Amino acid sequence: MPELPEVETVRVGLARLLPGRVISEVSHDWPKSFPNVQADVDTFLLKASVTDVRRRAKVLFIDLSSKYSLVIHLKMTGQLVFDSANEHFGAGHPNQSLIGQLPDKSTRVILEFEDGSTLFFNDQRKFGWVKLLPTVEIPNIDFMRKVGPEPLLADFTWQVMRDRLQRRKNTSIKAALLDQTVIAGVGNIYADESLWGAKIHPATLVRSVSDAKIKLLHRALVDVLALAIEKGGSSNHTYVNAEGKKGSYMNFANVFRRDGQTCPRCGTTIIKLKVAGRGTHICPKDQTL
DNA sequence: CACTTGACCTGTCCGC
DNA sequence: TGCGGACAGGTCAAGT
Repeated sequence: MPELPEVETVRVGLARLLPGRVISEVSHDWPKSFPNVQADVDTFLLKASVTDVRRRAKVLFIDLSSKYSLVIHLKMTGQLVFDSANEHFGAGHPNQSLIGQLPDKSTRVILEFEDGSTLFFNDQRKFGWVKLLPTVEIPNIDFMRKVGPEPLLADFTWQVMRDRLQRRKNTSIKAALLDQTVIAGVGNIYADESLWGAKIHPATLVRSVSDAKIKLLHRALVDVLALAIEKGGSSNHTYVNAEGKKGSYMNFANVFRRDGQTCPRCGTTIIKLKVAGRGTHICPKDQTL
């Protein structure tokens, strides 16, 4: 599911909700969802309090007073939902959130806090994971050493984007955008949306994309990521924020999952194809090879 | 080395 | 309705 805007939305929510809370109990049902824990739970989780919640690309870090951090990847269907206490609204409550309905059959990890609140890690497809690492080790892990620049930071200029993309000059522009070592946080939705914005066919080889087009793509990508954060992310299926609520960016999407509908720019029917092994949505008039 | 293709899982949707 | 296959926001290990 979650790409940069969704993970950032979860981070903002958790950063407001978690700091200061003390972990009192940890449980997990699916070993791969919490692979490297074992005896470390007692030592580095229990009695530890949350000090900070950070994000890099699509990965979240929950820092603890024990000098360890929970490192979390939501992959396709992961959710982190916080339940403040014993406020069990039930399914029909008008807040339309998951709070009060958890845990359910896709709950993989539960963190309970001393004040009675709970953080649920839900993951229908079991691709996501939670790992426990010493906070100081995080900068040294493979992912952090290899991941590309954050596209919403001021130093991510169009020239930086051009130079990063050149690392994959013989592949399609879409595959390059999806490569986390090229640019951090872009996934299938925002790759399609930004390529539509710049009028670039997703299968275009990186080496044949002009500087002028890269400049347009840079603008489109930054704009679409910022808009998606403003809308609380995209909820196609399972994505919800830390309060269990859906994001509304899909109402503003131009092409993603809109095959059969018309291009907002020119009225041509949007089509779906496969590029870089992924479902890909384009306007066939605006985006040509 | 650069690049592409399965595999990891569960659930849903679509055609027969 | 039932059943098979394709597909779903992401990444790896393995293949070419």
